[in-house]
Amino acid sequence: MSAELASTFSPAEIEAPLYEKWVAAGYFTADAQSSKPAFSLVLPPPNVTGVLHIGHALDQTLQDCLSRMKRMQGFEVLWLPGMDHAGIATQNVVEKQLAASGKSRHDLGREEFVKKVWQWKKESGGAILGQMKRLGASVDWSRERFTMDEGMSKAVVTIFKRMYDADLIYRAERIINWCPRCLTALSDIEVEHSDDAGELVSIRYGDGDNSIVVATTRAETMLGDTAVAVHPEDKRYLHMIGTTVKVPLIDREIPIVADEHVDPAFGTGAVKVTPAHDPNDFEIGLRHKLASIVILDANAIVVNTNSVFDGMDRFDARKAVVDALRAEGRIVAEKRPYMHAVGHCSRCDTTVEPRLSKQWFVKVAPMAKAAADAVRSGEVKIEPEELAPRYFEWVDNMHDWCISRQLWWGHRIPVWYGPQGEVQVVGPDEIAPAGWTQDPDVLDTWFSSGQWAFSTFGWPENTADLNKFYPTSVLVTGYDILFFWVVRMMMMSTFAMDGVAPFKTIMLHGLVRDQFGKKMSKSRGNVIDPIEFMDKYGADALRFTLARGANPGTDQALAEDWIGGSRNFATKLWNATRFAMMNGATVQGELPATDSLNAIDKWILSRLSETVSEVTQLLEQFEFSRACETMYHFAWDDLCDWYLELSKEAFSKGDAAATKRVLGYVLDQLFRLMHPVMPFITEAMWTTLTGGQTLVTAQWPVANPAHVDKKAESLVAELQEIVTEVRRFRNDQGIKTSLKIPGRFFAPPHIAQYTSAIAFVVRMELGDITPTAKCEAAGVSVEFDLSQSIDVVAERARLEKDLATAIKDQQTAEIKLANEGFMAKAPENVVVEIRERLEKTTTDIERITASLTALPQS
RNA sequence: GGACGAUUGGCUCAGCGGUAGAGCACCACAUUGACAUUGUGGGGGUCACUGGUUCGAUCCCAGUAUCGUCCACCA
Repeated sequence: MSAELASTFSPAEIEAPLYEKWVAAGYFTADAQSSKPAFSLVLPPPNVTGVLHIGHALDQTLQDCLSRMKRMQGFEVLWLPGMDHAGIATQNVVEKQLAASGKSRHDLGREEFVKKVWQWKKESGGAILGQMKRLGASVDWSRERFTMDEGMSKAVVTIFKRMYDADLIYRAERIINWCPRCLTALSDIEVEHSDDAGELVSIRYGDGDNSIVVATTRAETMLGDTAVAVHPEDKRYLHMIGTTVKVPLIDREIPIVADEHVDPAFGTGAVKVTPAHDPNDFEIGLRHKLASIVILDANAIVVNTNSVFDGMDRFDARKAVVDALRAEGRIVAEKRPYMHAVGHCSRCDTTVEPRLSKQWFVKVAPMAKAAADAVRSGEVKIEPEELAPRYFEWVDNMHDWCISRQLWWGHRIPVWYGPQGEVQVVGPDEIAPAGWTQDPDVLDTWFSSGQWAFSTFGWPENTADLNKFYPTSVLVTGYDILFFWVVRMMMMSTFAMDGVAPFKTIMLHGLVRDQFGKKMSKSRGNVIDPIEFMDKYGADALRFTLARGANPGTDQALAEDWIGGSRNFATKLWNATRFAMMNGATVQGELPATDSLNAIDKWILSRLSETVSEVTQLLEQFEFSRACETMYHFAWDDLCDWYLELSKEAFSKGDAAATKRVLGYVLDQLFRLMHPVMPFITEAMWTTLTGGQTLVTAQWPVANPAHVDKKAESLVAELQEIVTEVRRFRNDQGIKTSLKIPGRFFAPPHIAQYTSAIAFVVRMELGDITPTAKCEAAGVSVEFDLSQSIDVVAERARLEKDLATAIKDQQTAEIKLANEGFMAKAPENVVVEIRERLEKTTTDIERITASLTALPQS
């Protein structure tokens, strides 16, 4: 044995050099040597705020686990680096910097602002590159094509033109969600609804018989009212339909119209109509050809009303309008607080203002249908499938998608306008006519992000990568991003790639929460910084903790203690491996034929085989949590607690050639199996144990069904029972762990040959003795010669407790067997099992009773 | 208002039509032969509630309650 492991386990010393080695060798990028079918994974966009968000750490963890396993299985794996997309978060960071010095992007101008954002991005490097920098790796992202200024722009322009030509993109004047702080349009999904305490004010329009009461939460918009609507069959108002009524304060005559939209049961059954400032009212306005009067500007300041309210902020105006109405005695009722859903900007939380404006839209119906069909037909599978209804609910009811943003950081809309108002989309290889001007707006970030699944492969060129890796096998991401990103990718991809969906499987994991299951938030102070914990406990510990907590589709709690536990596990593995190697564990030579092995060796091979097939299957099904549990218990319980313990006697005698080889084999296979979830430590241990070049490209273990040996398993179960019983006896008797006590076994032959191994584990000195105490388990009686008399009281108490348990178990079994219905209908194997249980409990009761009577009187 | 999910030991969560599981926490003992980032032993749950199906329900069905998440243009 040439190399050996350090006596203490130090994650930092192992991880940093390995990280650099792997990156240099390209194990984080492409490995296209194999002719096997492609299995590729795509990465989500890095979180460009510069802080590695824990959600993304989970994405990366699970994707890396899968891709490592697949590569070891011989699949071709392409790891695509994070996309440098036009995220609004990036822009926000720079805007915040400006705000700190009292400026806005408008003070800077478009060109300077974009320059500043670029500068920031280059400095921060984004999350993934930042992480690599920290680890000292120099990275050459040869496959990074998806940048703002290069391939991505070409793809964006190309698809815009194709969609425009296919009548899927249009420009229209509509009510859109407008953020008065960001000064841009927002898509529906960028609006977050929350219940706010507002007010519901009932206002009387008109006078005397010719009056009608309307209720509103937005009194200020009455300045732009152009109608009052009632339900066409509402008897209370039938006589008023077609007449006019006067809007208070501004004295405008407006018609009373009948519209199905109005709910007669709500409020007074009459609703004021402000087509320019409410989406419903806009629709009503269209139906009844009403005028749209804009009374709020981009900053949500009241304008053009020729009233005292001009120049007021919308909220101030609301108050002032209500006060003025109250002064005129027109307020019929006021309800405050009135809880109702209000839209907020997802960037800055400002209350969104519905605004009439000219924007670019995607006609989503055909694309959304294709995206839905791909899942309905089974071409794409959503894991876990409980989340599929959410997907359908969304794609089946999607409104047209507003894609223009009045921002500067992003892909500029490739549309140019001529002097006479002509409109032309300028494709990637075209040039706009002289004198024309480009649309000042940029595209929604998800418009470009939606192209991730094909643009990254060089689309629109027909590249080799595109042919090979489209569609990809699995998309791993959090369910929170299903609508933002996944749906857009499904739509854009099916359109661009002739109806072929971008992935075979969409695997959605949950979000990481704090140890009490609460959402992490800065204000709550429960945010976990993965980098900090990687430094403290090692990347393996963090990764294993995340993988272990990842149940499909459900959130996971994460606490520092959990990570510490994983670190302890890594330490345990390290020490066990060190111990194994000190005792000569080896991978040299043929694995001995199972016939020649003792039952303990047979048993660990059997358990290994079962573990390998179980873990492989679980990982294939994205059951990370259960896969990790299985590995954990095999490694810690089976291997460390039992196999190594039961083999110690053989090692101490120096006669354990077969066991050394078996142990070497088991560790070799276990390291391969665990490599995806604990890559660094397994790599270090595996290369030291085997002398192999690197575990990254080693073969994935294959279960050996011939190793499964149920006889050996039940024998070892008996040995475990005996060991546990003796330990318990020692414990109850207060015998020091370090004290070797003389004793002997009375065991059937199949167990007798292992009594020396047991004796070593439980610290017994085997010999011919005069027994003063005994205990029994698994049909074996163990006698001891204790110099001092035993603690009869403790022993009696324990035996009585065991007796009670056995009697209770016996009764349950008897009741079942006496039940005619059970005997008639229960399956055979269940009946046999209960019979066996009855037998066992019966002998247990006899044995324990005998022991009890044999005890001296206390 | 819709959709989905959850309710299992102190905490976070698995599981399953056939005697309730894990990790952490807790109690006791022990520095022993790789490991105190340890070992050994132990305590602790009428599986939210009410009905139903079944020989048998924590598991399947129905209802109730509480909680969570997402979606939603009711003024």
